[in-house]
Amino acid sequence: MNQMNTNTEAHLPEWVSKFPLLKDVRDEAWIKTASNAKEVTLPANYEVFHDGDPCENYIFVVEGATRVYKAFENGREMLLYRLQAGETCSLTTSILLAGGKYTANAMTEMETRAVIIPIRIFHETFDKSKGFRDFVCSTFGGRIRDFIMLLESIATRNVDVRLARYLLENKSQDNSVEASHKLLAFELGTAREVVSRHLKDFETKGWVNLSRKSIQLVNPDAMGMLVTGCAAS
Amino acid sequence: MNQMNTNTEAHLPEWVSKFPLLKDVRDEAWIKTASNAKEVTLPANYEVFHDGDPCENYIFVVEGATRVYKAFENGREMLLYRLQAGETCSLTTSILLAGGKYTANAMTEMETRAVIIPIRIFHETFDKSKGFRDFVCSTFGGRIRDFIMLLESIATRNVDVRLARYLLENKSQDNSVEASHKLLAFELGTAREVVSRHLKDFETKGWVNLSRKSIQLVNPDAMGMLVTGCAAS
DNA sequence: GTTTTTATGTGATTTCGTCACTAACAATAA
DNA sequence: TTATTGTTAGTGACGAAATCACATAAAAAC
Repeated sequence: MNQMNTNTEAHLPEWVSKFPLLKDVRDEAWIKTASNAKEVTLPANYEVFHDGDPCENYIFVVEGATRVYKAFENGREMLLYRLQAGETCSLTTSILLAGGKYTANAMTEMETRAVIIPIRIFHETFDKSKGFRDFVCSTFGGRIRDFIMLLESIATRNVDVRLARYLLENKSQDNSVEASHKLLAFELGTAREVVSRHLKDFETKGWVNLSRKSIQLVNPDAMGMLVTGCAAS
Repeated sequence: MNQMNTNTEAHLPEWVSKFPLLKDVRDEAWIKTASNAKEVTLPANYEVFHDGDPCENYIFVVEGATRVYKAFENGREMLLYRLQAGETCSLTTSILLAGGKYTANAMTEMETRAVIIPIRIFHETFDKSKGFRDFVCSTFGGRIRDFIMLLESIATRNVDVRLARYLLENKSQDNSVEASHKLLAFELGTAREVVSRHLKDFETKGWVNLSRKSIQLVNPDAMGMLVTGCAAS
């Protein structure tokens, strides 16, 4: 059909390398779409989309981080998931595949580089390129599992366990977590006061030292016991 | 490519008519898959799949009803969604597209007729038939929205409102709902005692009459006011 | 008719979410 | 430097909900 060499990466832009499942896709439709895709750089705290907006583009996040969250009527916000380098937005995908408007919000947490594909091109490429289609379906399908886990963490409400787990999973090399209580509450889908109280409780138990926007873990083992359910009071 | 007439429904089995988005799909791949698909009839209270099971078939529900729910460690169960005639299972789809095992349970609520397609045939047909692919993606994509709504109903916990809404939406012609408190709790993702107390409260207010496994609505208007937030004490 | 199962009622207790503050700290302007 | 303003954290009070531990009642099975 054409004489172009298909075993070189020269035809694909650099950002594709961030998406392992797409790296080896070499069909014509995908190469064309990828080559023509528009790259945008969004500043930190930029509203990418808002509840009720129509959806106009498929989004590859190349660099940075964006949070996708639902704002409830009562003012609370709940993190649905966080988009990081090498990920795509499931909510966007669902709308492109099934129609409708956005039912949540998205905001960059830092400067974020993304590649966008207009809805029409998305559909064309989805039909023509099996590689792109497999990528979209695979990344999208995995998100249902995440939603069920999120449901579970909300429904079985033991904030102390979830907080301990979060701290252990997000501690830096020096066993500290730099975050405000407000941010932690947002991450865990609970209220700021609840986080404050549990942290105070952890401090009383000698597990952490608290200071402004910083939590120093001094007994991660005890916290691990709480997480795994191995009877730590 | 072939001389077969493509404007007759004679080649498609009857059950396809339950799926509006598939009714007009006439490509060869889909006709072959649909014609060879196996139809099964499951008794009531039959466990269709269980948390941890591998996924072996795509499922069309032709007749009946099946609940898909998550069982948490603490013994509580939460309804994720209910499969009814003309629907397909999103969790199954997600596993077929993205891999993995089931992360929830499914059980028939009544005798249920279903058509199943083995995983290999599913993938073949998904690649070859645009019509089938559009159907799968469209039904699947819509479920994310449902999950977000479910999240919202759990996170903003006003069980009285949700209970009233449920009763209004599910009442029969004679304004009654035949269901146990346990079932209602399951539907609403709350605890049985909470439902009992709210129903008792509704009865005290003169909104309902309670008897075993039956709730007679005597003042649906007041309950509607509660649901819409128009200040009913 | 008795036993067993299922459905419902209720009090006590704990955890959470919300409200209404206060206090501590940081950044900036005057 | 001081004053102002905004952000972060601490805390008591209260209500809603979840859980536990029962008691009671109706239906179903024997």
